[in-house]
Amino acid sequence: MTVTLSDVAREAGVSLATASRAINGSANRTVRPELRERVLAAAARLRYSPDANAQAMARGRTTALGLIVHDIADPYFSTIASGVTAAAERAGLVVTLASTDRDPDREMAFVELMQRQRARAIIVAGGRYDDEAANAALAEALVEYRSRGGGAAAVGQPLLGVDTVVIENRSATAELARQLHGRGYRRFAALAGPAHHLTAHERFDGFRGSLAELGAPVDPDLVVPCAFTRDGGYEAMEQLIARGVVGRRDDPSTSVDAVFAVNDVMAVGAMAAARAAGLDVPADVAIAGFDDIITLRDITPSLTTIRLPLADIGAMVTELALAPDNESPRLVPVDGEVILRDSTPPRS
Amino acid sequence: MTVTLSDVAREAGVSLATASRAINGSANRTVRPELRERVLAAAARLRYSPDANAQAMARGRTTALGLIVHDIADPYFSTIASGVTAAAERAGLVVTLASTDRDPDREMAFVELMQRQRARAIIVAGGRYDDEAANAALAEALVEYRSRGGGAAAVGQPLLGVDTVVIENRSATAELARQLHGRGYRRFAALAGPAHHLTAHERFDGFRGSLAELGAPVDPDLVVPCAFTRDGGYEAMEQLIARGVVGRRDDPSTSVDAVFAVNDVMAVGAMAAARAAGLDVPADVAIAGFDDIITLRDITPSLTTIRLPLADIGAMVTELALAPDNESPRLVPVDGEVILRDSTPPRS
DNA sequence: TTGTAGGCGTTATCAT
DNA sequence: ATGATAACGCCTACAA
Repeated sequence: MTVTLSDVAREAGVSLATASRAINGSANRTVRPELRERVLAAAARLRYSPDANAQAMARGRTTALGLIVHDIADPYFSTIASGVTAAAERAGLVVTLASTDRDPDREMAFVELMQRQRARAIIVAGGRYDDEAANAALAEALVEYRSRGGGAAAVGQPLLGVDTVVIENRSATAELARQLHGRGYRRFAALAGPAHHLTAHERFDGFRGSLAELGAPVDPDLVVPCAFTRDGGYEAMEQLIARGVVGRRDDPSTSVDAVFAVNDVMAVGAMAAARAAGLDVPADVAIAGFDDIITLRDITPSLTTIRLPLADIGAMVTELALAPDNESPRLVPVDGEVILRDSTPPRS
Repeated sequence: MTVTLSDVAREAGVSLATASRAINGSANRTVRPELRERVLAAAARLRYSPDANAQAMARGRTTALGLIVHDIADPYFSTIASGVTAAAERAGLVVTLASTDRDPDREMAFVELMQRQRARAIIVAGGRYDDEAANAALAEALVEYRSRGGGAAAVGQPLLGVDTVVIENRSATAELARQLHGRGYRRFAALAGPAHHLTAHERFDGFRGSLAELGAPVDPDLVVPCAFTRDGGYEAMEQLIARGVVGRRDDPSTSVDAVFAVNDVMAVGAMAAARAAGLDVPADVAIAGFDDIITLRDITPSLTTIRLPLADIGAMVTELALAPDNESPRLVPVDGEVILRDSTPPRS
């Protein structure tokens, strides 16, 4: 049914070997132009399409690159993914995508799957949870994978024992805190995200540490754990408002002048909650986020946040994953850039 | 170096065939439990990992599903992609992703690539351009692919000759127009998107048609072509404002009371332009979009738009692509749902 | 139930 | 420069 290289060879009146050489122009390209033409013509005539699987088997290497993200619908990950696909295309590789919804079992299963596919490398994108067992298991799976010749790299925290593009959450939020302090804010509340979410934790931690140094420590009572989502931010903010710590600026019982949410969508949720409560942002309360989600750049008031070069990060992690094997995991730090906007105006 | 099934067989003291049957539990699972155990144990001991490429070759079928999107970083496509990956996982398939940036050549190249990989099916997501040649070429490539046993499906316009989840842009915007008319709007302008962008065209066309029927035809002068992006919306709106057709409500020269942008990010850009010009939305001008981008649901004023079940669409198109071959391309229409919000309040 | 052997489509090592 | 011919790792009639 399907036309094989043998068919092409026969049609061109040459041997299988010659046909192979003519078509892929292998290492020692030793095939007379004339024959070469004949083979190519035959291939075209027969609409020959090389079987990548057969090639992979014969060559002993594939052209696949595995990419694991928590949720491809999340703009954070889809932007990284776009960087990865671009870099992969440049490298002549094909990206196999898995959206695991943060399920450790599915992550493991996908690594296993990529191992079977003999993929060239695996990229794990996205912050980890504070789950020793799960991280260790995944790390081990990656060690195994690498021991069999695959490449591996991650973006987020350097917890997997592989080359990692490390997102410098702490220093970024520390700088954000300094700049907000510089704009006159002193009494902060934080929408801190889920308890075991390391990225959330790091972001808040940098923020808190910096403020402590500046002599404006965050009151632990004003740190609200919540989901890493828009609704999480909304509910956490509602709670602060219900407790009366966030309210009208002229209300003496109000004790918070700025709220830091560990990501943009939470910040937006918080804004919505504030508005729903009849508060004005930033007049009554300032709000800052993290990520600088593109589609959110036009919200009103414009949101102070931290920008990460996500597409570049995708390209970088691809380079790492594809780089020749090396000893100690390389760590490539990436800084966020503080973007001050209208949601945190200088406070007078 | 790598351990093969033969190694496992030897280790277990059985034949290659038995090892194969024990491990993949093939069709007629005829292997004594005892032996089966021994093989599995040996496999585990040796850390055997089946070679998917070899299996694919021997079995004559792969487990790959190709997905082509215009831009994976775009929430529209990443949400569809999440639906596809979920459905593919259920079907035991692996998704190979290509983000082609609307480049016909890259689309063709990817189809070709998937052909070589002997992928089970190809999904083409995203509206087409009004480019006969490019569409015809892609359609032909897909015909070729299908003639070789692959499945194919698309989402958007039914122009590729394959099963398609057809986005009913026209009827959705027609309904939007009716509802806006019902809210009292009469003088519309439209940010129509790029000239040859079929999705943009359909959306505007449904809108215009409906208004014509209602006796409130859109003045051609108030239809502004522009890029399908936030900046496109911004600039087009700037232009309307500069021309004086959009302005303060109490300004008698203002002739537009509502602006329809063919997608949400353009609508947001338009809002930004209006604000930059000192106008109030919706007091001075109402604005509506299309897509109901999740991250935009909290903008102020909340945006009237049309919601598409993108993740479901991803799942549906996967079903289509995987369905047993059939004759005439099946077309599955999907309607958008009009969501009226604050950006287009009842006009008094 | 288990084993033997041929085949899947290429590549690559040898001679020639 | 070209052509046989082993691999590559697995599946699956077919035979035993």
